[in-house]
Amino acid sequence: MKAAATKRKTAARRGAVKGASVKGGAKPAGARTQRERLEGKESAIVGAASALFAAQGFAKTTMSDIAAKAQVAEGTLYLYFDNKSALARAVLAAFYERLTAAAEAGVKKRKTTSARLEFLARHHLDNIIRERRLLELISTADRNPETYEGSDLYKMNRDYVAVFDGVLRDGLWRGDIAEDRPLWLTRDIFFGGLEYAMRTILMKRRVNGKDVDEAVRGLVSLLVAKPGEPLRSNEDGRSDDLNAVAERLEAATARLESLADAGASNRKAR
Amino acid sequence: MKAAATKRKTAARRGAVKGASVKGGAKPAGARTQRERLEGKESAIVGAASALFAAQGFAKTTMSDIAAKAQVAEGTLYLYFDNKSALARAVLAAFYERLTAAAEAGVKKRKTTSARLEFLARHHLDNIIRERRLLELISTADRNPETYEGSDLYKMNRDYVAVFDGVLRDGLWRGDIAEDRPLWLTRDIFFGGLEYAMRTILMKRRVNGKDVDEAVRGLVSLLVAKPGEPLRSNEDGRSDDLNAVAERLEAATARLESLADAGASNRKAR
DNA sequence: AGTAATAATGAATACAACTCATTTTCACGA
DNA sequence: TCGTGAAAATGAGTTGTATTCATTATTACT
Repeated sequence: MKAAATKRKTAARRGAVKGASVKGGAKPAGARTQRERLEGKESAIVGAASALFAAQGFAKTTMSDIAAKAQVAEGTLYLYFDNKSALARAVLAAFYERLTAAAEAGVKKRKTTSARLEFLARHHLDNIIRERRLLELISTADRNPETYEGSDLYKMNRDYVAVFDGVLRDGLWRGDIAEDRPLWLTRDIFFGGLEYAMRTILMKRRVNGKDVDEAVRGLVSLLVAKPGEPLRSNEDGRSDDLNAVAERLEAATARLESLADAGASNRKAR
Repeated sequence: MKAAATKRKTAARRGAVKGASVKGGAKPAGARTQRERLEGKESAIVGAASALFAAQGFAKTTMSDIAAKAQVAEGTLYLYFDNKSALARAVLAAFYERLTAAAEAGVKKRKTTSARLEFLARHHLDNIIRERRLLELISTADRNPETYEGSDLYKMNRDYVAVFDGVLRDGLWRGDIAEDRPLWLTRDIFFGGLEYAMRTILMKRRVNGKDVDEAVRGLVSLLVAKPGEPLRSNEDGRSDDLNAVAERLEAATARLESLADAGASNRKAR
């Protein structure tokens, strides 16, 4: 009985999304155009849902709204997604995907740690302000550890965050960032700070570019400033303290070299 | 017609919560015990809702669950609260109230800025971990600026945050904290960082005191450290790490020099 | 005790997510 | 080109839950 009740939807879903082999069918199916049509329909649904969620929020958007906008029947939605929250997760995943692509491109263009972080901060803040209602989908999605890990959403989120992590690790390596806290915490401060800043900024009726600037700069300068090493270092990018040590090293080396030379010439002269 | 349709619930509500004068009634009403009974019922409802939301989350808690737990009929809930989200807001407001009382007491006991901030951070983090599901109520509550300002929830949240603001302003005044960003941003970094840290900590199956410690200390030291003036510095203002390196360099140099000297004297002796 | 107003009730309503028996479309082979 | 069986799509029906409202119970006051 249970076996018989296996959802038909999985067939449609699998076929469309994963392109897995057809279940009972005799043919592996060339299904090229078919497949494309299905994928098209899936992204039409995600697109419609995305637009509606962004405009009205999760709670006020009904499945029949989405079906109407996507030009499919209500039942069809359930062939592609298990339920409303699964659809919300797909919308979020797509959102993260867009974010990640832009983030990677922007980082590649910039060379210094603080330029990269400022870019990431501004990019993130701009986007969560613009699509603020999509953020609320995150709390809608169940964060049940069991279910969450391994989900599409988790993967996409991970990829997005990886861009930040890469920048940060590189910054640590270069010595632009203090090592006195774990990376995860810095990441949480960064994204958490931006999300809360978004709320504050939105609370002031009109979104103000000035506020965004302040938030971005303030946050980045906080993270980049290395305790004991002021943010603005001298031209060769090293702090005064480090320079002092380097100078002492060079002086010592020079002394040794002069000794060695003396020894060598002595020996040679012999 | 419209006037006639004015909700009866407002009467109960007003009477219970605000103690406003009875509408058409002849007497202002001494209603002492009556009032108390109503307030008792209201807090029973909020308490039941709070427990259920905390245990199962907003979505999975039904109004009839709440009514059963509070020992009232379902309809009664609507005499006290307009709808489910209004009830959620009341629960949140009560949560903030508890948080605020403890926060104020704890701050009063501590004298230094960083001790106060550490206390606040740990207090906040502990509580949002313990009552994590109540946090999700925040996104449930509509943040519509019009409605939100002036709401009970807004007021309670404001009072809670004021404790942090007070500590921070005092710290600025004392010079314990850099002035290079607006207060609102520091506040957002603090609370946003803690909320995200909570998520990370919960993701690791078992909540670990070590992680909480790391988060609290890391966050506070970040905020308290004044750029250019490390939190922990020795008297000449250089970091311990750097000094250690310098010392090792000098020791090495000294060893080489003594060798060189020995060589030189050897040679000389010859 | 009588009574008018308030408070409480729970059966009825409304609405939205989700299901499933039926119909339509499609890919393929004769 | 047509026939066929499987995949895909449909939308009327089911289910569950928030919210309403006509009715009943309780209260404060005379």
